[in-house]
Amino acid sequence: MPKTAYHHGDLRQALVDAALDVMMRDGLPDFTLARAAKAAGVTPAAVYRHFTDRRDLLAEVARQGHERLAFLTSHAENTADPATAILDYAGAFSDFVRSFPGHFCAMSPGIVPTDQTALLADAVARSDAILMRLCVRLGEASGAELPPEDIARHIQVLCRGLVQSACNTQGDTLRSALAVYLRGLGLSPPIR
Amino acid sequence: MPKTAYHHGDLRQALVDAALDVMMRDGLPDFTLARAAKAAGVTPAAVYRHFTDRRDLLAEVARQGHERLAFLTSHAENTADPATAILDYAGAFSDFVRSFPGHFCAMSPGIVPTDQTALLADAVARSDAILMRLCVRLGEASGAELPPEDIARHIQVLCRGLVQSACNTQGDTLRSALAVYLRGLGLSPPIR
DNA sequence: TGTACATCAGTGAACGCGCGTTCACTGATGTAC
DNA sequence: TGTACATCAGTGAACGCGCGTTCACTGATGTAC
Repeated sequence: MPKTAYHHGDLRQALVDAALDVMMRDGLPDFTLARAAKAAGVTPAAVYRHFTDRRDLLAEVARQGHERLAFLTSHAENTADPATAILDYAGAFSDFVRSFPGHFCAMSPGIVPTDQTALLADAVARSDAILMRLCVRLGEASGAELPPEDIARHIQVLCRGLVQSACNTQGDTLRSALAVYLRGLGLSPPIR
Repeated sequence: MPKTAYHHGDLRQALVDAALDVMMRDGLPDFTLARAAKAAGVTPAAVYRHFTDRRDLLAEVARQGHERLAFLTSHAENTADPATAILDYAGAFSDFVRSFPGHFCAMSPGIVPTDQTALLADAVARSDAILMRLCVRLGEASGAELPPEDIARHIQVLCRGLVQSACNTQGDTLRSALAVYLRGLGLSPPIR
């Protein structure tokens, strides 16, 4: 990784990382292809060697986010008790947002169309499927009053919304909200 | 209201309405002072007769939204049973978003700083206070396991998130989610 | 090991665009006589 | 009722800016001999 390299080595990934930095620092509405390029120490035109588009860059940022989220939350599937598994999912989700706020920004609905890229669509489907499987188990355990799709949407909204708005609060808001919700489904709040 | 009027009559309000139209049609990220002016049939410069700023216009749009939301949800305070009152609140919230999607856009967190204008700050405080009072009652009725601030945030997140994501779904997602949540608080789901 | 060369990653200048904002202006309005 | 005038709401041209994108270029890299 020569410091003064003319050829960068892995500019593609460096641009993704730079985009994440810009989003984290300046916020999503101020994200700009030009700023991302500058943050990577490169001319805006250089971006077009690695991405077709501004949207293509954003799609890759979002894709990596969903990939990471899927990886982090997948461990919750190993938890036997369905309610505990959901709390584990929420914990992993919180960690994800805390650790990768830029990714979280890029994954906000309405930023990149889910089908912008085949790879992105795959990643989204895979990370959505994890929550869905957990919610199917939850539905079975609770007597299936609600379709698992609804439960999944409820939990997704709580995760996105609470994690976002709880930046300035202590981090257990999401856990306690979900505990109430799970009790409402007729599931005993787990250990502790 | 002469059609060919040079002096408009109430251009200030017409600009607010035009801004709402633009937000509804083009989405918030594509909202623009120039487009709002055009939608009002007026030159961009004319906006500055009535607002100091692009942000000032947005603040007024948001203010009127909070005013409307406060008016619509305030009726829920007349409902005796606290749990039913919350469901009434959610119903009014849904109606608000359905009827005034542009207002809902402008009220999204991060668009206009709450303290952009004294009038806006007032309106926000008033509409927040309504939900808070409902949640205090809810907390008392449920044995006050959770501080009402937390309950209020949970419900606010559910309202914002579910109403937003449920545009393409049937409208009762919010109601059923809240029913589960209220049951989790130990409150019997009301009538029906 | 050393030289000649093809590749192609990144440059820098340029483009057209729409933005928010300003300014001197103009002409419809309402008021005073 | 009719005229003269001050007001000020909206015009239209202009500004500087940063954006996304393009293009001919250049020069470091890796390969072939």
